[in-house]
Amino acid sequence: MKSTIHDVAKLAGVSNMTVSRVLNDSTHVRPLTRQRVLKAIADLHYLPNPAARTLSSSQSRTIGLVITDLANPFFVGIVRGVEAFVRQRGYGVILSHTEEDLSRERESLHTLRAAKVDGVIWVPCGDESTDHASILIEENIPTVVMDRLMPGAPYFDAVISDNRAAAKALTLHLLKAAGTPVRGVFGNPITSVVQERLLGFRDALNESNIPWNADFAIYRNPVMPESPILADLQSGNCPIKGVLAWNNVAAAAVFREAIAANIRVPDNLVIATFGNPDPYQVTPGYFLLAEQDPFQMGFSGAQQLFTRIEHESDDDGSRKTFIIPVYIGFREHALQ
Amino acid sequence: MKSTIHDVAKLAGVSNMTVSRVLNDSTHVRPLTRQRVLKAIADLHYLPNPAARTLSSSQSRTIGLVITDLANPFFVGIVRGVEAFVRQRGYGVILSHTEEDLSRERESLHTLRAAKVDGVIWVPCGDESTDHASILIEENIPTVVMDRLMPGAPYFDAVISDNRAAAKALTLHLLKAAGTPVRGVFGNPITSVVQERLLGFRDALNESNIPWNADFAIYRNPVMPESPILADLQSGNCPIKGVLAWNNVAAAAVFREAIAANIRVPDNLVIATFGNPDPYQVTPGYFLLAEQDPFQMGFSGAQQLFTRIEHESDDDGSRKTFIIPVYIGFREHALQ
DNA sequence: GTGAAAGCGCTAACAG
DNA sequence: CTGTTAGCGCTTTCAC
Repeated sequence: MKSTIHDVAKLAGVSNMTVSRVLNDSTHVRPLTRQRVLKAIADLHYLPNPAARTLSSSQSRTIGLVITDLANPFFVGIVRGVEAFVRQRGYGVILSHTEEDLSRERESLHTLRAAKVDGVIWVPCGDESTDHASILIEENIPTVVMDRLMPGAPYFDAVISDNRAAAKALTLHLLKAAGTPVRGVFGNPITSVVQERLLGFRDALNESNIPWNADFAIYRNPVMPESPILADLQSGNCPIKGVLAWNNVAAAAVFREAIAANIRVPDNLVIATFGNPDPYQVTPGYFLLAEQDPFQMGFSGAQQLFTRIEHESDDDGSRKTFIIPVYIGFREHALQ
Repeated sequence: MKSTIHDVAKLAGVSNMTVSRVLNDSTHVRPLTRQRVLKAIADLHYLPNPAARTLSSSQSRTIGLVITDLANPFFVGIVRGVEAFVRQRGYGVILSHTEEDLSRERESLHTLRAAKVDGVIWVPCGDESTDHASILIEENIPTVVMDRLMPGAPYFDAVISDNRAAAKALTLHLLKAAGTPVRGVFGNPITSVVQERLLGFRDALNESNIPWNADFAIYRNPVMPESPILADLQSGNCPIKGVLAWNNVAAAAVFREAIAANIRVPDNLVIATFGNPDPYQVTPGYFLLAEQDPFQMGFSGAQQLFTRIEHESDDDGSRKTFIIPVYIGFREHALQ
């Protein structure tokens, strides 16, 4: 029932080490011996004890995935992408949920380090997450930073979207589709995503010869806005024609407000935002969308992580940043 | 940098065992000694090695969470609820994603057993999952079955919705709101959820003196329907007034089709379904909704699991099934 | 209340 | 190609 490597060895008539070699795919085993061992393994329904393996090898065949917000389907998409890649390599995923909280992030990273994860995929909380980089660096744990960049931390590979360029292109589309005035809703600018999208928004207005005005953008820190966004955006008596919402959640809030105010979307108000098609298209919406594919981002990130893990010895210190392209178009279905 | 229990012991001037006792909250340590040990732990930034702990104690301070579909926000809600409870107990969660695949489920369960998880929360793939129960039972791993029941497996605690009663009540509401005819869309009846909701649907028609007809319900196995549901439901020339969709994904599909066909929802077609308010209300929809709260289900399930884990010794073999109430009402926002 | 000794099940490092 | 010897860092068991 609960057999050990020793039981297998005895049954196969070899030593523990030979069994271990078979388990770890070492080629230094005679085919016939390997057969005998494999048969013993099958007969006993033997499964290696991961704790023992980790203790003696300091490797866990496990990676850590640090995510900020599981309630946001965008990040769940990343989780699915990572999981899909990692499982095909026979690795496990330890999921950590920080809820955008820096102290939880610190704790998560320490826990993962203690668990001897072989690598980490990390969506940092924001700029201050840089302080936590050392937790990973000290142990030389291969790491891929995801979606958000931290300032002054070029120690890690990264997978991000080209937020500035995409926000600019999206805003130009918005201007074309909606006319003026357009406004922007942004989150707390503690993440590179918000910062870059804001820059792109300004780039577009600039290129369109619309002089910048601080009123053009508002910032809403909490995920759920506490006061009406559309009203706060409105200044002067010319009704807003278009809104750039920095992410899916903000866009949803604007959409709800518009519906509540009997403003037809997109006829009388165009909402442009970033997101991805909901795989199940749970509910329809009408958005001008810069499509991100979080599943792909997660998958690519995991892929890059594994090339690091598998070639850890020949690490020359260089790091790559992968910029995932963004497709812009009208979408008649749900965003996510 | 990487200190062990021995380093702590040396620094505190005690033996390994005393440190271990402090770590495990044993009361058999003199307060003063405890102080010294705690200081040494802090000074060294000592973190216990989980692999060593697991190896020597056969306990991992970790639970397994087996989920069928991460792309469905309903199950993500469960994950969030479980995670929230478990982390406050200082435990970790190993997430397994089966994608409704029985062989992946088998594999997941074996992996969790090998990892010495202290408990499992399990959304089974369906009726045939009963075959996998032994994997957990053999090792006496406390387990809570979630959302779906397996036939002939009363070995586990369970957290489910009262699907039959809720489906009946929901259908009665639907009949009142929409009039006749109403139809039902169901999934593959390999899960208790589908079976029970179908029974509830029939109960309601029965009680309303509408003689049952096999055409009243159709079954769509894949998550995304391959052919138009509404067209397949339509029989005769009286247009359908209401649809009971067995879950959120099916409801979304029906909703999309209605919009595409210029059928106004809910004015000309009422869609009744099960779901829960999207925490971020990403996009609005108009449904007659039997509200489930997956976060609460996950949270409650974890709670029950921990009472088992903590009182494993005095297990009298009895098992509890928790039936989570369902609230029925019109919802003007997104379902999930 | 504290310590010494003996593993938990595996792999690293060396022999042969 | 295969085996032997030592641990990995903790907890268990039993002393005192």
